Amino acid sequence: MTRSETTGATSEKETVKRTRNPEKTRENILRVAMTEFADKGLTGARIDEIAAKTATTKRMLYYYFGDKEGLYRAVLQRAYEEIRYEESQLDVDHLEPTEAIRALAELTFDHHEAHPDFIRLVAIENTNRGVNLVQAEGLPETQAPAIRTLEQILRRGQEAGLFRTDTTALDIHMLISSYCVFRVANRYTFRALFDWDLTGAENRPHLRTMIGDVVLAYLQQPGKV
Amino acid sequence: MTRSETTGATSEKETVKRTRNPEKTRENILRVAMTEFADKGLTGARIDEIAAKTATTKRMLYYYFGDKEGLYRAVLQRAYEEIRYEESQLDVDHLEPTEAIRALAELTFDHHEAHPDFIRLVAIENTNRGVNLVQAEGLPETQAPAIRTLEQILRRGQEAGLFRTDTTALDIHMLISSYCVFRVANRYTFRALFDWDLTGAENRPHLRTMIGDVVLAYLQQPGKV
DNA sequence: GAGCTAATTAACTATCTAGTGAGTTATGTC
DNA sequence: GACATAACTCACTAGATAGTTAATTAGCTC
Repeated sequence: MTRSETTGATSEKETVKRTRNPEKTRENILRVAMTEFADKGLTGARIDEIAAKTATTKRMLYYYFGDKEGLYRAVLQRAYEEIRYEESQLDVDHLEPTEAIRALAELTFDHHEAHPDFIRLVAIENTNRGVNLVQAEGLPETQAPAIRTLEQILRRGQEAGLFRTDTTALDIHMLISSYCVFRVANRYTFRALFDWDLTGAENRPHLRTMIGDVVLAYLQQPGKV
Repeated sequence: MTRSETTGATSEKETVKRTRNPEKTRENILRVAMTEFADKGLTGARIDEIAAKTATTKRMLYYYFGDKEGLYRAVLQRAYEEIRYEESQLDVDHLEPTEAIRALAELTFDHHEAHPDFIRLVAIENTNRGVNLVQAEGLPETQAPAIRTLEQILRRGQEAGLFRTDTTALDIHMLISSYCVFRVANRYTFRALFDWDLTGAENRPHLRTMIGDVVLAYLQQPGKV
C-alpha cells in the first residue's frame, strides 16, 4: 500500500473544497469492490451493490474500470500488490537457517490469518481457473523476492550441512503455503466434517508451531542430510 | 386454451412414448448439476443451462430439488458420499505404521488428483462459508472412519516408539489434506505466480513422494520420539 | 377399466443485472 | 474570462434469470 497522501502537515497546494477527486474516487471503488468480491465472488458480487456502497455512482465504475471483469481484475492486482508489500518487510538474513525457516513459516502463518479476504480472493480466482490473474502485469516478478529469500536460507542451511539437498525453494514454499492457506480457506468444510475449528484461538499456538516443526523435520530428515 | 390448438394437425402416431423413470431423472439432473456447479460455482451456474444439458426440463429440477440452493445442497451431499465410499476402500491394517502413513498420504494424493471436481466443490463451498454443507445430514459420521484409521496407525506407531506422541490424527489429516488439496485447488494461481505446474506430469513423482517424507519426518522427528 | 396420483411438459413472468446514452459541471490552461 | 476536457450525474434498457402456473399423461391400485 503506497499511501503518499498521509499529509501530516498542511499542503498549500491542496484545495480542500475539491468536489472532484479522481484518485480518491477510484480508490474508493476499488476498496469497496475488493470487499464485495472477496465476500461474494466474481459471479456473486453485484455491480449495483458495489456502487451503492461507494460514495459515487455506478456509472463511475464503468468509467474507470470498463466492465465488471475489469474491476475484478483491478481488485486482484491490487490485492497481490498489497500482500507483496507486506511480505517484503521480512528480514531473516541475520538468522541462522533453522531459525530463519521457522520465522518464515510463522510469518506466513500469521500473515494469512491476518488477511482472510486475500485468501478468499485467491480461492475465488482459482475456481475461476486463474484466467484473470494471468492477465495481471508483472506478477511473477513481484513474487520473486519471496522465493529468493527462501533460496538463500536453503543454500545457507545446505552448505552448513543442516538441510537435505534434494529439495527446492518452491517445494518448501508450496509446503508452507498449502498448510497456511488450507487452514484459513478450508476451515468451514473442515469444521463441518470434523467439528474442529482450525482458526480457533485454542488451536492456534499448536498449529503455528507445528508448521515450523514439519518443515524443519523434513529439511533435517535423518539419512537425507 | 388448450395447447393442442397451436400444434395444428396432430397425428395419433405422435404419441411419444413418455417412459417415466423418476430415479433416472433425478440422477440425471444431479450429475449434470454436479458438473455445472463444480465448473461455475453456485452463483456462476445457470439453472437454464443445467436444465438444457439434462434429458428433462427445467421444471423437473424444481420438482425434485425445490430451488437452486436445494439442488446445490443435494450435489454437495452426493459428492461427499461418493468420496467417502472410495476412501473406505483403504486397507492399511496389515502395513507397518511407517508404511501405512506413506500409503495413506499417497492414496490421498492420488485421490485428490483423480477428483478435481470434488476439490472444486469443496473450494466453492468454502467461499460460501460452508453454509450449505452444515445442513447436510450425518456428515461427521461419514468422515469418522478415515480419522479412526489414522488414529490406529498413529497409536501403533507411538506404542512401537516410532512416532512422536504430541500430535493427533486430526493434525496429521490436516497436514496431508492441506498439501494434497492445495496442489490441485491452487494450481492456477501458483502457476501464474511461479510459472510452475503443480499438477504437471514431470513434477508429480517428486511431489507424491515428498508428502510421505514430510509426514514421516515430522512423526519421527529426532528428540520428539 | 375407472380413478387416482406421481411424473412430466410447455408456456409464462416478475425481477434482477450488467451495461449505456446523453447531458452537466468542475477545473486547469491560455 | 473563454475554452477544452476530465470527472461526474441521472435516467434508461435489453436481455438474462430464478422461479411459477397450469395443463397433461403414464402407470398403478382396486
